Amino acid sequence: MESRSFSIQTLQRLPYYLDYLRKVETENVSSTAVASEFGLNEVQVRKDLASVSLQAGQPRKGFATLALIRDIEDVLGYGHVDEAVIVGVGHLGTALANYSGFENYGLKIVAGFDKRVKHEEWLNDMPIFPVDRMIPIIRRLKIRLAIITVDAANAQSVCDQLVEAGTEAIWNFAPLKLRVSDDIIVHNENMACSLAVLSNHLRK
Amino acid sequence: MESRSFSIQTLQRLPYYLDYLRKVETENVSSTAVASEFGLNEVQVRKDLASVSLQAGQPRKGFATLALIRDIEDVLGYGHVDEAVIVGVGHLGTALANYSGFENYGLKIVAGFDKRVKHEEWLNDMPIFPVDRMIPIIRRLKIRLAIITVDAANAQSVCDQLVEAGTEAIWNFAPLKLRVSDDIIVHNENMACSLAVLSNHLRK
DNA sequence: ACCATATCGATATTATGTTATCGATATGGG
DNA sequence: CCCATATCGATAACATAATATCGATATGGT
Repeated sequence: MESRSFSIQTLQRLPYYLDYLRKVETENVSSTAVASEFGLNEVQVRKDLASVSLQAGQPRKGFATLALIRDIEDVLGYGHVDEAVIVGVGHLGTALANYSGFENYGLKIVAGFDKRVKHEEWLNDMPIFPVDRMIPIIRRLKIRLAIITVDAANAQSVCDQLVEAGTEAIWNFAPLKLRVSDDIIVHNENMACSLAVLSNHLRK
Repeated sequence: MESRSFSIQTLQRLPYYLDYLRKVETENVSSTAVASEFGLNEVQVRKDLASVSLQAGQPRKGFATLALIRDIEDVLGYGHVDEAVIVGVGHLGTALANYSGFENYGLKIVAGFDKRVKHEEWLNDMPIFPVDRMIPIIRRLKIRLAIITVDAANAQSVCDQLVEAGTEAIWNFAPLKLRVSDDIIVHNENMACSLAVLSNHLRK
């Protein structure tokens, strides 16, 4: 398998492009059009599209819309659905579990774990288990992606258990920086970080 | 007022530093210590700290912990509380509204708006108003920061109304890129973008 | 009192990401 | 049939951020 690689920034722009491409109804799409839709630089978009597209763009026409959609979906892994679990089924965990949009992104949340749960419960059609059953269940389901929505005090310990159970990627909503070995990828969705930028802006 | 400016990356690291500094009990803290706590580069941390600190660090000792805490809080605007509103009180909006942690970050959510609400309702001690009362209420309260948790279809229209009402910063959880004039700052907390990085990683 | 060293600030280097430029090419209009 | 032009790919210039290096300095240990 030829392993192309993409910058984080590019990867983060792809979902926007995909969204637009799915709406557009023309056979071809130009970098110019995409760029102006999102207020981005034309060259940047062209580089992004060229880097994911298997077939070259054509002068004066642009890229073939359908092929491009397929290529982006492929890079993002949509279509091949990943199964994930949520640890910490409080307000935020519930909100995420209920968020139906994830299936559009190739993500299916198949189970939840919560320390307050003593016996298996159900949230809509998703089972919630006690935390102490986490490791065996994740192992059995071969879960590779986990979402952490527990509080800061418990997040690191949960994270360690997830890694022990074989999880490869972690999406962390707890307000702290998780420490993991280099082969595990962690994405921190720390609200304090986002707020820092906005808050500092208002201070001026 | 001397208007120092900080890179977004630095601003996003500051909350982590702050968290650590508050826990530490020594009179001084070195960049080295902070860096090793978070697995960051020592020089990077030193540059960050030097850029926010009003007084210089001392060789062999580091920075004065308390002064540093104060300086970071100042840059982040904690202490001076900002009032914010939430538009879209669904699962996610409720989760955010209930999240008590924001007060630690100088953010107080004072009202919500939702299109399904016809007459004023209460969520704990926060009032929820119909969307059509949004503009006058935001004007009256002089709200500068708004959180958008409506669906993608309505987000741009909500955003336009917020700007019209005088909002200066927007924290957007809807999965699309909002178009605003340059003087408004938007932070997109697009789940699809975060997921893109993780998902691509698992594909390899 | 002096030396070893932790830490600092400053500067230089490297890496990454964005924007500008330019020649090539294919399409549509005169 | 040819020219004007939209778009491409490639390369170059620029911007920003991360890391490495180095001399200066103050502290603690001998």
